[in-house]
Amino acid sequence: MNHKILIVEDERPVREMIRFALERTGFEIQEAPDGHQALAMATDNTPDLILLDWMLPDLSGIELARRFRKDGHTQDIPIIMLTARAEEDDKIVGLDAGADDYVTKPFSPRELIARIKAVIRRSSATANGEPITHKGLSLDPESHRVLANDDPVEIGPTEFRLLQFFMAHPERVYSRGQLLDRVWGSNVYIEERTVDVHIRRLRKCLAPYGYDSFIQTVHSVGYRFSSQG
Amino acid sequence: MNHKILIVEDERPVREMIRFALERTGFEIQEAPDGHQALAMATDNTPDLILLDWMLPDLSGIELARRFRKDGHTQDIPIIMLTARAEEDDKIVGLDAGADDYVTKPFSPRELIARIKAVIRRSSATANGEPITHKGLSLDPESHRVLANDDPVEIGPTEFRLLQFFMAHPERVYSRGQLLDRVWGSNVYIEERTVDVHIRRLRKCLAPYGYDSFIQTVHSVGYRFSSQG
DNA sequence: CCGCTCTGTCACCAAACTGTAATATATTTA
DNA sequence: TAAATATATTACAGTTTGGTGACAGAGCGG
Repeated sequence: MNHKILIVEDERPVREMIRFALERTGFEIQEAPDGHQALAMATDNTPDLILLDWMLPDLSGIELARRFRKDGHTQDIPIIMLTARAEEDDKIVGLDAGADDYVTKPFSPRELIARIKAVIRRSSATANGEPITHKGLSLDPESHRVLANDDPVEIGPTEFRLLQFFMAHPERVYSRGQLLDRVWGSNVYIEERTVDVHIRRLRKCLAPYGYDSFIQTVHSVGYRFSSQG
Repeated sequence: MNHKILIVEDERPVREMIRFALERTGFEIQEAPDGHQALAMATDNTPDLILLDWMLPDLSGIELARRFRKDGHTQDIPIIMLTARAEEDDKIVGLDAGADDYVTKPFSPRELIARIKAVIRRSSATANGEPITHKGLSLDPESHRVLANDDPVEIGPTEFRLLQFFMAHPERVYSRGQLLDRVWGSNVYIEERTVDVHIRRLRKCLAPYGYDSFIQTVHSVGYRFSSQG
């Protein structure tokens, strides 16, 4: 175990509280009081996860998240946003900026730790090339294959990557722009509507097995993979 | 049993931790803190498996893996890469260099041991000259022969080696570059498309028995041996 | 030296994949 | 309900990728 977590939070008491809770759980902690120090620390000594406050003195948490996502070094580090506001809109913006989860203050240490563990589990699983399975639908990066109840699914390269991304980040909405960044790569110029077409193609591959219902549209926001109806 | 494992890792505590875990499981351990000692040890007292850290003081893990693959003595020793980075890209480069598996730090001893056993199981079959069989198709390294439901299959030398590699590593995609490294040997400069031609020849040999369907194309990725449809 | 097999390349064709635009449907909003 | 927005679906043309047969050189054994 022993994962490194970077806490980016300007209020010292909150920071210390979190540090205390996390160190007790066996995490290794780095702290940064503002965005610039956070950027420096993250590139210097790569953490396994970043806890990011929404409101910072210099950069906003969103802006900072965007920067982490742009840099190759920090691109794949999972980010959890901390925020006082509980509004849906903010949540959407936050997720759009590339956060993996979102915790609203005040939160219990127990909840925070649970979410951290969940996010780390997800991200380290994908990195290891482990097959990801959700309710009978499974994707194996190693053999580059998708199985629906053990039947091989015919699927093209882009659809494969799309599904892989979705299955690694289930139950989360992604905007089209977000998907283009994460699945296609961040410096491509592609029409956002193109995502729709690939979603369509992905659904078509999964439809014979009924798994197309896992790829869900969230109107005016984007798409989500969910194994819950 | 009692396999010899060479640990190549510069940080002493990590090395000792691994040694402790593996010796408890009944493996015999050799340690090397850097690339050059590793090369010397491996040629001196051939191990059955190499655990290779990604970051080493002198050579990079990738470079070292390449060298092992080049040397006739160490060419067929399975390699497991250890790495702190969780990025997909790194994984691809690592496998390209000829690693058989890939474990990201931090890992549990249990996981490491499981992977070691899996890799050894796969490779010791071929090393022992045991025939490998998949659903009626069997390859015997000893007699240098391929049997399809007990009928001898006409097959050329390169196609034999290709099939041998595939059958020893089933259900896993390999890029053309990886196949060139692992089947042809890593210091040849050969056109990647040449692999296609040999795949074609291999399929042609197997076609009369219907086994050509085991050699599968994964579009824009490479090829895979699979006994599943 | 000749005929044989094996190899790596190439050129050409077929198939698969991709992004876009046009059209049809659905959803929201005024 | 109609207009305005957003998404679904289809068709298509360009591009990339894979399949295949032919061929020339290398190596070998007779």
